[in-house]
Amino acid sequence: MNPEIRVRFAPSPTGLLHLGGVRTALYNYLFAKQNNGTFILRIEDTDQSRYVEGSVENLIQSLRELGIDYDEGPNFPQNKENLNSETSFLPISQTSVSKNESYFQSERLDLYQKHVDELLEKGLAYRCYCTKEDLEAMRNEQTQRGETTRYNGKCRNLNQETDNTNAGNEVISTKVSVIKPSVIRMKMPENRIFEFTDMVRGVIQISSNELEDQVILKADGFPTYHLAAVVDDHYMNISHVLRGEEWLYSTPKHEFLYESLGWKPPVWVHLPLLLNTDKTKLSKRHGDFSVANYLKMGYLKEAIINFVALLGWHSSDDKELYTIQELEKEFSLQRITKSGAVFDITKLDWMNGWYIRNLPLENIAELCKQYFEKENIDISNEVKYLKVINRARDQITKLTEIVEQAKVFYSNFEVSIENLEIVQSENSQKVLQWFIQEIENNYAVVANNQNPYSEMLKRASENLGIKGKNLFFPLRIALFGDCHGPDIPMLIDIFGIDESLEKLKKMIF
RNA sequence: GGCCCUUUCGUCUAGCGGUUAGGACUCAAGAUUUUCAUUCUUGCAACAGGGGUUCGAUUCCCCUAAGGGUCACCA
Repeated sequence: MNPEIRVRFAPSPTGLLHLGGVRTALYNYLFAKQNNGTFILRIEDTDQSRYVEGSVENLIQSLRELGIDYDEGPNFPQNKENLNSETSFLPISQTSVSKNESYFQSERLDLYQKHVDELLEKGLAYRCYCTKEDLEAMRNEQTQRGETTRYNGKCRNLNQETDNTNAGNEVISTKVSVIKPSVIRMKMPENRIFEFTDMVRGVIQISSNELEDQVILKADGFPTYHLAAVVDDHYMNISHVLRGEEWLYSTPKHEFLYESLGWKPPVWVHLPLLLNTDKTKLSKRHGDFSVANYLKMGYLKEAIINFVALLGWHSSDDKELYTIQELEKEFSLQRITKSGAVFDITKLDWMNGWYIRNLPLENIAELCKQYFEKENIDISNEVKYLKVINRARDQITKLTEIVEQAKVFYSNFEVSIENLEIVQSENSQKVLQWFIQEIENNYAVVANNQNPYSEMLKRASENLGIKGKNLFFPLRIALFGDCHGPDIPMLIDIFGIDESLEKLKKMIF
């Protein structure tokens, strides 16, 4: 392990893991892997009101299903009955510097409080007693005056009596025990230009005058993202922060926090945003982009990983098809793109189809089994099943389409009136009769021969003087139900002799 | 609106002063498969605009425009 490289994916449990999150997680994972570093999963559950039941499970499950394994983080509980208790997610790591500490921010409150106290003592943070109503009124005024809405610093120079035993709340009168709610804000310096380097975008300068005195500890005693992320990244020895570009503008706040606490900031890597087709930030409002949903729709993890990796990163050559192992080798921070990438599903579809066609047949066959079981289709004949899948995989872009393509091989099909007319024609009947006889007369030979059917078709053509579609359509309709489909030898091969004979005979009138 | 970021085919992108501006997806045409699908070949299609710098700008600088992000006791 390279202790110099430690990265994290730190989602908040407010919903299902979506493609944007996967991209962030994947880049972190790839960067860690290629440097022999450590990839950490941390759950940023500091907003109780936005917590969504089951989202932690979904996050972990989705990462696992995609093969994005983390080295440290909450362990997925074996006992499903304990799922409602967060504490059942025990840390997965035994080697972590933060060993035995939780990877849930909600369980690290003491740590945040400690550093809030430190900032308070240093005079770099202060209590703010403004109510939500106060703040709203203030913002309304600012908006009316055409100004940027920003905290006006009303409580900044209040006499800061401190009683740190009570989270964000100060006991203002011990006599009457009245607690006036407060939050803690960081005291941003005035007229200072913050300058930091982002690996993707280079040197960024932002004036402190553009930034407000950010709340770092809420009235409920929970930290805000800004404080929690900085504290955790420090204690977890995070070396590189790879996160979405939406965080770029608040990075100076984080830099200031690092400085105030006397810590060294990580290397910043802000990833370009994933965009909807209308170029807005990818969000659930525009459809369900969750991993769970894509998996359910029949997309392969290989395709999802490959596709998402290419949204914001590209190697110097023209290669586009990558296994996750190849990505581990070739990925580089230097080649991350600057501009946001529109998520275009047509390319994902193509890529998914490619993987369906090119992954080992056994893998695809295994993945497809569930769809047949759902339809109660008997696929116990393994040899036939593999042949069917091999044929049907060429036709589909998503696994869910497999049954639709394959069921003709397992159930009786209906023949349209037009097709029936074709089969009933005199020539067609001749063709079918000839084949039935030919196969029956040479049953043993046919059964033992690898693929006698192409040759048989030639002879049929010669003997009957029928060729082209007049020869092939009746056979294909009888075997497959339609003029268009697999070639005849393949069809007979898939069904086997007996079943093929049966189907041919059915069409004799 | 302030600030920050971004800008090459419809989409994802290569390009890091001199290229017929390349690839992939999509679309179209053709070939193969006597059909369908696959596969292969070919084609359509882009440097946001305007100024500089330079012998020479897609590439460097400035301005404009457009798009996005951000401006919460959300992350």
